[in-house]
Amino acid sequence: MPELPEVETIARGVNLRVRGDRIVEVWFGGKREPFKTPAARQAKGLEGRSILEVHRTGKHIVCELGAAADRPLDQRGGSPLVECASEPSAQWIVHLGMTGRLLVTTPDAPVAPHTHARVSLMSGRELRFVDPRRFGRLEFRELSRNTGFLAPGADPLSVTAAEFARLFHGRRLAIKAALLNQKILSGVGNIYADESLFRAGIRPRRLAGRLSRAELEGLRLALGEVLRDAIRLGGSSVSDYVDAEGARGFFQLEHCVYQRTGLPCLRCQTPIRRLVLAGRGTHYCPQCQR
DNA sequence: CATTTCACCTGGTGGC
DNA sequence: TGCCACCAGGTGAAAT
Repeated sequence: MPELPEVETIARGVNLRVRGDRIVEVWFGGKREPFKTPAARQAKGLEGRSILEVHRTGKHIVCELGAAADRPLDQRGGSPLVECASEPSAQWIVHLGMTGRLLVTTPDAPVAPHTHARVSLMSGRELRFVDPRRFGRLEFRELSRNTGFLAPGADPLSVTAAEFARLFHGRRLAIKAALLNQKILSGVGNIYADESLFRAGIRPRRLAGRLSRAELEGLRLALGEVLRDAIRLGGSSVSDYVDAEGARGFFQLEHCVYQRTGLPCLRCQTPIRRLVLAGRGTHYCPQCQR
């Protein structure tokens, strides 16, 4: 479901509402566990910890966690503000899969179907993970035993022209498939792959390694623009995406090709075509994209 | 090794 | 109304 702009919107919203708060209790439900870390170990690790900051890397939401309240941290007499400046000692990593939501609610808000995690906070708020298709994943990691989590690929918002060109050099797969590969770039999914290729005027089936330097640079700039525009509009709500408060995004109104099969291209009126590439529905304008 | 296909899940939609 | 096929924002394991 959510790609970079949606995950960024959710992470910002959650950060605004829970930063500096403390986890009191954690509940995990559901038959099979959509968890990378077993639920019991995850709950034990989370309970009592402060939330220092929530941010995004790739399509992952990372909650930076401080020490648990009953540990010797208090001996330093640290106020919450001091604590926020301290180093994180653990992380809670949320991947939303296709249909995952991370919501900040009040404890008495109706519990949606497919709610797999409820995290109650000292402020009285609650953080909820809801995911009908259960493709999402929750992971807890101690930073004493692991390094901080970093998405495997380059960040599409800050990648340089030289690095972008190097990432696709010599690759014999379709450029659309390459854009979707999270080990190359982290954060691009089906919507923004199609939309950026349209804006760059490149056909999705072109081989990545055959694109000219100029085409690659055009694609890098188009991708950055699309992602930034989408973040500005709170992401794309195609069916059920909502932010941390349950509000929909508006970038779906700006889509030029995604899910517009048969409709006239907004630039040249040619009907938009659909094909399946890398197992994903792929939309493009046969006239504008070469 | 690089690339492609498919299984993993539930729910919504549109055709008959 | 019911049934069925198909579609969906993602990802890693298995196959090629």
